[in-house]
Amino acid sequence: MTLPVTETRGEKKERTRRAILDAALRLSEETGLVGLSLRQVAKEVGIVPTAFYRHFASIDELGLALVEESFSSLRDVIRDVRRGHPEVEEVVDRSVQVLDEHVRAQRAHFAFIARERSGGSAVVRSAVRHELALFERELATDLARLPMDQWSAEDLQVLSRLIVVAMIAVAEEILEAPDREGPAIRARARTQLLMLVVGARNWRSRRA
Amino acid sequence: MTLPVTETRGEKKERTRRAILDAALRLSEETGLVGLSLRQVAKEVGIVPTAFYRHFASIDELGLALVEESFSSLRDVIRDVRRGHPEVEEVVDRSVQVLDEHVRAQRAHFAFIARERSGGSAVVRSAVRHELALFERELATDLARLPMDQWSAEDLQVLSRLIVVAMIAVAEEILEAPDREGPAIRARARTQLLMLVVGARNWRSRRA
DNA sequence: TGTACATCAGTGAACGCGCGTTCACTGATGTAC
DNA sequence: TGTACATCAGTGAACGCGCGTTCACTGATGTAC
Repeated sequence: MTLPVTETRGEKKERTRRAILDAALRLSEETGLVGLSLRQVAKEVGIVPTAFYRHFASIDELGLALVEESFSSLRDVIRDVRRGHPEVEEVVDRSVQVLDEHVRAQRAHFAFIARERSGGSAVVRSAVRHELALFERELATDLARLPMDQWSAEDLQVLSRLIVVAMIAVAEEILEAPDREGPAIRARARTQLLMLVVGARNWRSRRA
Repeated sequence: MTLPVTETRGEKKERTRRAILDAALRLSEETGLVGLSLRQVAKEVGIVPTAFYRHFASIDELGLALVEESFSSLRDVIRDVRRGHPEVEEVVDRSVQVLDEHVRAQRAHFAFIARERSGGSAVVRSAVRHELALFERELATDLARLPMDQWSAEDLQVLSRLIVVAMIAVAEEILEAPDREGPAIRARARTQLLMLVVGARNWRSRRA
C-alpha cells in the first residue's frame, strides 16, 4: 500500500473510482454488464454498497465510462498501425500484428466492446454502436489515403464496415482461444484481410 | 379459443410449451436472455411460476430450445437460396433478397442469435457459437460447389467466415432500422457480398 | 502556526421487492378392466 | 358402456436471498482567518 500521508482526498477518490472501473471490467467478463450488481462491484472493491454512489449514479453510468475507455483502446490500434506508416504491401501484416498485441494487452476492453455491442442495457448498447459507427468512419477516411481514390464514399464505408466486423470477429477468437492457437488465428485473420484487399483492388475495374 | 373438448392432454401441454417459447423470445428481445426471469415468462404466458418446471428445468434449458429453433430459421436461408439454384451471376442478389425476407419474417430468431452469441449465459452462448461454427462449415461446402474448386479447404472456411459475420451484421441492421431504410441496407449488403465475391474470384491468381 | 468550520468519501441500518425453488394440493384427462 | 384408479399440468402458500435505494452518521481532509 502507498503511504496515505502523501495522498490528497482527490487522489484517494480517483483511486477508488479506478478500482470500481477495474472491478466492473473484471466481473462483467463473466456475466456481462447486465449481470453485474452494484453490490458485487462494491464488495470486490472493498467499499460499502452505498459508497458506490459517490462515484457513479448507476451501473449504466459506469458502463458509459467503460465504453469511452474501451474505445480509446480500440482507437489505439488504428493509431499504432498508422504510426508505423506501412507501405500498402505490408499494411495487412502490420494491422494483424498490432491488433493481436492490443487485444492481448487490453483483453477486457475488447471483450467489453464485443459483448456490450449486443448486450443487455439499452443505453450502453446504443453508446457502443454509436462509437462503432464513428470508428468505421474514421477507418474509411484512413482507407481513402491508400491508392483507391476513385472510390465513392459509400463504397469506402462498406469496405470499412467489412473490415470492422471481420476484425471484431478476429478479436473475439483471440479472446476466447488459448494462446497456442494464436498463430493459426493470426494466419486466418491475415487471409481475411488479404481477401478484402484483393476484392478492393479489383473493385473499380469490375464496376466500370 | 379452440374448443377444449377436442384437445388431448398432450396437445394442451404442447400449446403451453409453445406459449412459453414465444413469450421468452418476445420478452428477451428487450433484456436479453439473462435479463429474463422465470416469473416474467410465467406471467406473460398466464401460468403460475411453478408450472414452468413442467416444461423446462431452467431458463438455460429454455434457451437451448430457442437456439435450435433459431438456427432452424437460419438454415432456411441457405436452403431457400439453394432452392432457387441461381446462376453465379445472380447468387448475390438472390442471397440478399432471401436473407432480408427471412430476417423480417423471423425477426425474433435472428435477433436471438445475434444477441446471445455474446450474451450472458455461458451455456447458451457456447451453444450458439457451436451452431454458428457448424453453419459456417455448411456454407463452406456450398461455396465449394461454385466454380472455385481450386481453393483450399482453409480458404473456403475463411471466406465462409467473412460472409457469415458480414451477413450477421446486415441482419442486425435490418432488425434495428425502420422499414423505410430497407432498400439502402439491401444495397449496402449487396455491395458487401459483391466485394467478397470479387475478392474470391481474384484470389487464386493472386496467390499463384 | 493555530483554531474553527466546511466538505465529503465512506459507513451501517433499514426498507420493500422480485427472484428461484420447495412442497403439498387439485381436478381434469387417460387407462385398465 | 361404466367404474375405479393413475397420471400429471397447473395451483398457491411459503421460504430465504440478493438487489437498489433511503437516510442519518462519522471522521479525516481541506480551507478561511
